This record gives sequence, structure tokens and C-alpha cells, in this order.
Amino acid sequence: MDYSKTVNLPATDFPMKADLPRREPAMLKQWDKEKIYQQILESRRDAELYVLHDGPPYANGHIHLGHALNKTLKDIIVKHKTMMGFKAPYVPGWDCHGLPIEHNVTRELGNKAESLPKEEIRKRCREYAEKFVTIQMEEFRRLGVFGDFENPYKTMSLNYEATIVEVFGKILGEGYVYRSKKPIYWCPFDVTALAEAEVEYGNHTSPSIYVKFRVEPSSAAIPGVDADNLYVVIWTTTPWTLPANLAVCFHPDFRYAAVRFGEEYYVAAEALIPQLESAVGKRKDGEIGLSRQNIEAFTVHHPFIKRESKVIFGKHVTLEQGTGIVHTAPGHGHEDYIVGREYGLDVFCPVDERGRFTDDFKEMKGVSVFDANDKIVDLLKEKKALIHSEKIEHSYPHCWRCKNPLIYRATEQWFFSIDHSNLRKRGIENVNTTEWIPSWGRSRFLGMVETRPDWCLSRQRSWGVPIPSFRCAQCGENLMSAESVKFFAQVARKKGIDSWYTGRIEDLIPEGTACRCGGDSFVREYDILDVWFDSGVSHFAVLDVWKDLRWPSDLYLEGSDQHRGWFQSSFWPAVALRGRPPYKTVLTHGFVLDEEGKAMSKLTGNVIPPDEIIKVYGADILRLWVSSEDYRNDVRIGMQMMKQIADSYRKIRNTFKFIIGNLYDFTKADACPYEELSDIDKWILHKLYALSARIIEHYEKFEFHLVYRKILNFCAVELSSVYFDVSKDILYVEPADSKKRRANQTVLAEMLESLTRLVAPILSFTAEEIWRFNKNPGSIHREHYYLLDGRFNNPEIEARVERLVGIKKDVLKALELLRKDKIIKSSLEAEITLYVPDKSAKNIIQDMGSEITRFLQVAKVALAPEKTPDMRDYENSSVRIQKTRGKKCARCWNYFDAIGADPHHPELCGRCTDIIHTMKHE
RNA sequence: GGGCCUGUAGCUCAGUUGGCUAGAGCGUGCGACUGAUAAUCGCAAGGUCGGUGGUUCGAUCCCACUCAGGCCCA
Repeated sequence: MDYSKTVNLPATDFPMKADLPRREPAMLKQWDKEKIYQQILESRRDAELYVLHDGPPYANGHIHLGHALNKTLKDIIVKHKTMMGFKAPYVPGWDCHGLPIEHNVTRELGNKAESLPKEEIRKRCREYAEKFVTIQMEEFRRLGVFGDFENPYKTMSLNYEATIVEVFGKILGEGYVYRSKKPIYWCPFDVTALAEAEVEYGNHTSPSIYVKFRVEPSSAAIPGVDADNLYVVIWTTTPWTLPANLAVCFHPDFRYAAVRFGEEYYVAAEALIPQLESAVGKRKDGEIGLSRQNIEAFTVHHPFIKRESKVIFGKHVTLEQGTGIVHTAPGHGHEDYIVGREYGLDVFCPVDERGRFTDDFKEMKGVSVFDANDKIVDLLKEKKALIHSEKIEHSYPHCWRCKNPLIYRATEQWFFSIDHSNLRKRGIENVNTTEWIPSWGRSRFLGMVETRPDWCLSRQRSWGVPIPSFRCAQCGENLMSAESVKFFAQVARKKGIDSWYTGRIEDLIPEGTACRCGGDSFVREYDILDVWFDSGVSHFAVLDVWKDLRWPSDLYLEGSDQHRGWFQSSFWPAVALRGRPPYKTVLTHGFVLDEEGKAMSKLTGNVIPPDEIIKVYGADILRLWVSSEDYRNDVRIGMQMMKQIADSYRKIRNTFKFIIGNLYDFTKADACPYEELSDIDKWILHKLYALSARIIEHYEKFEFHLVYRKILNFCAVELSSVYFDVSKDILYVEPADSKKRRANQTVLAEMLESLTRLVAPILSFTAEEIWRFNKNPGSIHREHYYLLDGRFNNPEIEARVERLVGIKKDVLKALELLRKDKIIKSSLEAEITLYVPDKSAKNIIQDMGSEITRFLQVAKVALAPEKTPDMRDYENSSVRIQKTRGKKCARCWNYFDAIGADPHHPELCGRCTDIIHTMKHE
């Protein structure tokens, strides 16, 4: 007879196959229809607030795995906090202005770009950004991220832009903003500034010259050196920058010498004397080492201008080429500018916007710098300051648009002073009162705060927020004040930021504004703000403004590159205006690398788009991957890993399926009181209790990889391998309504309530699928974590059962020997005799009575009073094992000596016979 | 070149104040079951704890150097 019909097998339609790529989009639609995000917030209307402020990704291109990692982590936190009972709003944002977009737009336009007015370029940039906001939004939502996607923040929205201007006005009003010169890449042909990204490097032929700078004899009293014939020698490939020379720069750690060639002594780094010899064209006639004091004492004369070249020291000097002494023109080089500032040098730039010398170098006024090279060389020859000249070909910056060579040219810029009003010091204090996770974030950020130079706020571009500064039409004096900026901010809030370009000037400036010279007519300037300023004020533009948010936020969470980026740009305006950072905690994650641990790049071709993973595996698998990695370090991803994650997912899913399947005939009313549960039941409830507490702790500490690990371990070991396996004999075999079975189901029901919620912040789709499959009301993401009965916490039971588990391990090993020898197949065919040396363990087994055979899943268990030679020793016990002579019960599959007492059921054991009889009565 | 960080089995991670034969899950191999079935169960193999040197009675853990990799600067 087929008894399988008389047994309570798990029954559920919950699919084993997740089919996530197909099922998830349907769930998304459902969530969308239900307005899940709003619903969740509504359910936490009066709850305590937890604010995670979203850092805006740049609205350019599709999302990559770095975005996916970042957004998923944020979503896990938001969902966890919601489960904890918080009101945890999430307002996603986008960074919309800036060069890359402008760059792409102008490139798409090609030649047309130059003929288009700025407003038109800006309009197209706006459309471009909008397009990618929409694209990325869909991509983020596909990940299962919940947030206010109907009302995100965009740095290009009307109000946001107005706020940028407003905040700029405030820091200006507080005295943090000043105007100063700084060298930038400049194209003299297009008459425009260029950003780093717009520079292309290509070969270019330049003069390569060695130039001598005469040392004032009275400043060089060095034994063995003729002070009247002492020169500092520099090497350069840009002779035209010599008129702007203000210093000669030595390296503080190099050894220098005065090298004699005939009558003259040339100062150069010792290591580069051979190069100097070949430049001079003969071997040295001697050298005298110079001390730092010797060098510092030098007064050095410019080779053709009546001016001193200051002696300075800088670590940027190298021994790769030249003389180990660098000609320094702060107006024409980035490093020169940096080192020059340290020494208080002027940012001198005698070159105009078309690349011609100005009045500041009268000798060649109007001459283009590229033509000037030869003239300067001639001048040096004439002044007997030239040692050697040749042409070299080298890599040189060119304009991305017109392909002509660029120059470095100092222009007027707006700066944010980091030291005004003690800001840096206040900043440092605030770094220390902020929580940094991982902790090394503090020292990394602190180092940057301590050394950060003033922030150059202006850019000479089109796509951004204008710095509303005017120039007096009469005297050319610059005009911008807190009041004038505030005025324009109001205009911007009404009519939009583009009015700066299209509006009448009278409408942009408060009435009655006058210049110091008395002039009252102005022209506007067209610099825009650095985009970092845009996103840096998001806490003002968003936290202050959105209904459910608050300033400061609880948490910022971004990649560790943002220590220099957004954390920094958000920090300064906040500390300047509100005396503290906009975040209480800063959490960072590492970068997504490929399987080998190498950075992903288009060049290497090892980039995996998130979409590719979602299409094959689904978002929950991607989310599970995110959770599985210790993201505080860099994380890796690859096909082997995805396969592994998918396997883990299946284990978890099947665990749920088993639970659901065995609860098909169970309702809360069938639940069994705690006191009546078996020790094994109590043990697993204890395990669940401890697990739940630790999982929540891990979530709180943002240690999601430990959540993943513990959940998976619990499913695989405690549940699947131990508890479920042992329970089957009860769940399947015992009468459906028996106390034992109901006890078991009570446990499973608790398991389901608790585990589904614990897993929900990570497996958002699957948890919801389970939730709805079980006909629960609403969404699981509106729930709180399941509160387990305090009585479940039962360490005493744990200790007892853990002993049994130890012994079972021994038995399993012993069983394996018989299997190997083909004596038994199923463990149920084995009879075992145990010798347990530990008294208390032995007592536990004795107390269990016949339950021990079920627990050990064998036919018979006997306890021996002492060890016999035919036993094998294991960790906790000694075991004798043999095949049973009993027969297999056709219903429960256990083995018994006596089978078939009832002639109607010749294949059944006593227990099953009884059960069958009760069933017939029903 | 500078600052910060990482490096434990094929993969992802544990490893508590330095102290017993370094753990887990997955994967792999072998086996069992066929009443979780494109599931489930068992057993086993796998590690010079990136390398070298040092401190110590003893180092995966502390120090120095070095190699590989990452982020940010230059």
C-alpha cells in the first residue's frame, strides 16, 4: 500500500525557482501602484526621525556597479531603520551642472556650438541632464530602492539653483569670499579657459634652454668660489614665461654645488652635473659643494629684467631633467603658483587673453608668447645669460576644440577662504566630534582639512550657476555684495537662473547701486560656480526644505573618494554658516573591483554593467552580493561570485519554502504554549532569539556582511541540517493535529515571522514575495522587526542540546564507515551503542528516552555503562554501530523489530498503525 | 613621489587583550536519499594567515622593510 498519502508532506505553491528577473518588475509595478514609499512614511508619521542624506550622482550616463553598491547600501539602511520603527525618509538627488555635461553637449553640437548663444547651450545641457536623471532614476528603482522618486532633488531645479546663489551670498556676506589670481589652462586662440578634462596632450616642439641667473656677489661668500662669476642655472622649455619669473626653486633635500667651467661657476644639483656638462659642451673644471645656508643667502638677479628672483625651496623639484633648480613663474604654472603662495610671491602674469605680452613686459608688448620664444632666446644671448639652446619634441597640452597649444595663464578667480574667521580651526574641532566609519576616515579627512588650500569657486564655463558679479562700466571695478547677491537670488527664485543671461541688467541689481567711482552702469560677468559648491550646499537646499527632513542629517554614506569630494564641499559651507557639519556620522564604502581585484575601466574592458547582472540573476541577487561583502574595503565582483551568491540565495529561499510548506494546515490558533515544547524546539527558538538580536545589532553597526553570513549559516546549519532534518519525522509522520506536530509548527511560524523581516532590508523583493504569498496585509517593508518572546532566551536548554549535537556529529562519522562498506545506506538502518564519558551529557540522553533515536536518526540507541573494545572513539563519545535486524515501516520509514501487528497493515510499525486508525475514524 | 587603506583555504568572510592540531558557509570530490527533488542529508580534501627580517618563551595578531592592489593627491 502507498502510505505517502497518509503522511503530512509539505504543501505549498511557493515556487522554488525564484525567477527574479521576471518576478521583480511585477513587484515594482505593484509597489508603484500602492505608493509604497508614501505609505511607509505615513505609517511612521509620528515616529522618531532618521535622516540619511543622499549624495547626488552626476546626471551623466547609465549607472555602474559603484552606484548600485552605494544606493543599495543606503536602501538597506533606510529599510532597516524603518523596521526599527523610525521614520526614515529617503530623498534621492542628482548633480546636474558641470563640465562633463557641457562637454558632451558641445561635442554633439560640433561646429554649431560656437555660433549658439550661451542660453541655448544651457538649455540643451538642461535637457541632457534631465534625460539622464530619468534614466538613472529607473535604474535605481529597479534595484528595489525605496525613496521619494516623484520628488527628488536636482541641483538644476529652480529652487535649488536659487538656494545656491543665496548660500553663496551668505558666505560672501560673512567675508569668506575673496578675489585673487590663479593660473589656469587657457586657449589663446579660442580666448577661453579650459578645464583639466578639456585638455588633450600631444607632441609639440619647444625650445629647450639652460639659462643663467647671476648671483649678487655680496651674497655669496664661499671659499673657492669666485663670487663675481657665480650663476644659478635653470632649464626650461617655455622661454616666454621668463618675463614672469619671480623665483628660482631648489629642493630642500638635494645636494647642490657650484660647478666651475673656466672662469664661471654654475649652481646646479650635484646629481645633474653630467647633464650640465653636456649643455655647456665641456667637462667641469671643478666643483664646490654648497650648504643650504649658502643657497639661502643668495640674492639672484633676473637675467634680463631689473628684478630679484627670490630663492625658494619646494619638494616638487625633481632630478629628472634640467639642473635641479626650477624657474618659477607663479602666474604660469600650477606648482609654481602653489609654492609661490607659500613664499608670498605675486601671481604675476604679463600675458593677456590672446596670449600677448601686456604693458607689464613692455619690451615685447603685443607679441604672442609662441612667437616670443625665439625673441627671448635672442635676448638671453644678448645678455650672455644663455648656456645652451636646442629644440625638443615633448608632450604638451592642447585645446580639445581647436587643437592649438595651450598656455597656463593667471586670471582673476573667486575663492572661499578656509582660514577666514578661524574656519579651519573650527573645522578641525568638528572633524573630531563627527563619527567616522571606518574610523580611519577621521584621520584621512582631518589631513585634508588641515592642508586644504583655499577653494577656487569660479569656473569659466556656461553650464552652471552664475556668480552674480558685475563690473563698473566706467572704472572696471568689480562689484558684488551680500545684498546684490541676495537680490539676484530672489530674481532667480522667481524667474530662474537663466535670467542672468537673458534678463536686463537693471533687473538683476538692486536699484540705486553705485560704484565707488560714482558710476551707476554695470556689465555682468559670466563666471559660474564650481559644481562642488552646488552639491556642497545640498544640505541647505534639501534638508532645510523638504517636509520630512531635518538639518543636520544623521548619516552621509558615499564612496571613500568623497573624503575629498562631497564630504569636504558640504563641510565648509556648513561649518562656516552653522558652526557644524551637516552630518553626525560619515560612513564610507570602497570601490567595486573586478574578480582579480583590479579597478574596472573601459580601457581594460572589465566593466560589468549592473543591468547585466539584474537581467540574468535579478536585483535581489545583486542586493545579496552587496550585503555579502565587507564594503568598508574595496569589493570584488565576478561571475564565480555571482554564481556563489545565487547558490546562497537558493539556500535561503528553500529554507523559507520548507517553512511555508509545513505550515499549510497551521493557524495561530493551533499554536502550542512554550512550556509544552520539546527541548529541541526550545533550543532552536533560543537560537532564533540570539540570532535575531545579533542580526539587529549588525544592522545597527552597518555590518551587513555579518547579517548575510549569520542568516546563511543559520539556514544551512541550525535549520536545514539539524532542526528541519530531525523535525521531519514529526511533521510528516505524526498526526496532523498532534501536540508534537503543532509544537513544531509553532516554532516554524515564529521562524517565519522573524526571519522574513530580518532578511527584508536586504532581500527586499523576496521578503515581500513571501509576505504576500502568506496573505499578510500590506507590505513587509512597513513592518517592525518581530519581537520574540523573552522566554525563548534559554541558555540552559542551549547548553543541553548543544551536547547532543556534539554527540550526533560523532554518530554521523561512525555511520559513514558503515556506508563506505555498503553495510547500510540510510542512517535509520543503524543501531548504535554509545559510551558517553561525560556524566551530564549521559544524563541528558537518558532523560530524552526514546526521543534520542529520532534526534540521532537511527533505529536504536543504547547507552553502555563503559567503553568496550569494539567501540570507536570520537570527540564526545565512543560508538559501536551495527546494522539493525528490524524491518522498515512503510509509512514512517523507521526500522523496528516488530512490524505489522495489525494484519490490515502488515508493513506498519506500532505508531503508524495507531495513527492510521485514528485517521480512519475522522 | 606623498597621504590613507587592504592582502587569512578556489570564493566570501570569522579569528575576542599575541598562547593548545587557524575556523565557518559556499564551491569541489566522494557517498546517501528519492516524502524540501533542477531540492535535501553525510563525509572528506583544501591554508608557508602576501613575502622577508625583527621584538617575544611564543606572532595571523606588535614593529621595520618589501611585493601586490585600491582611493585621493602630486
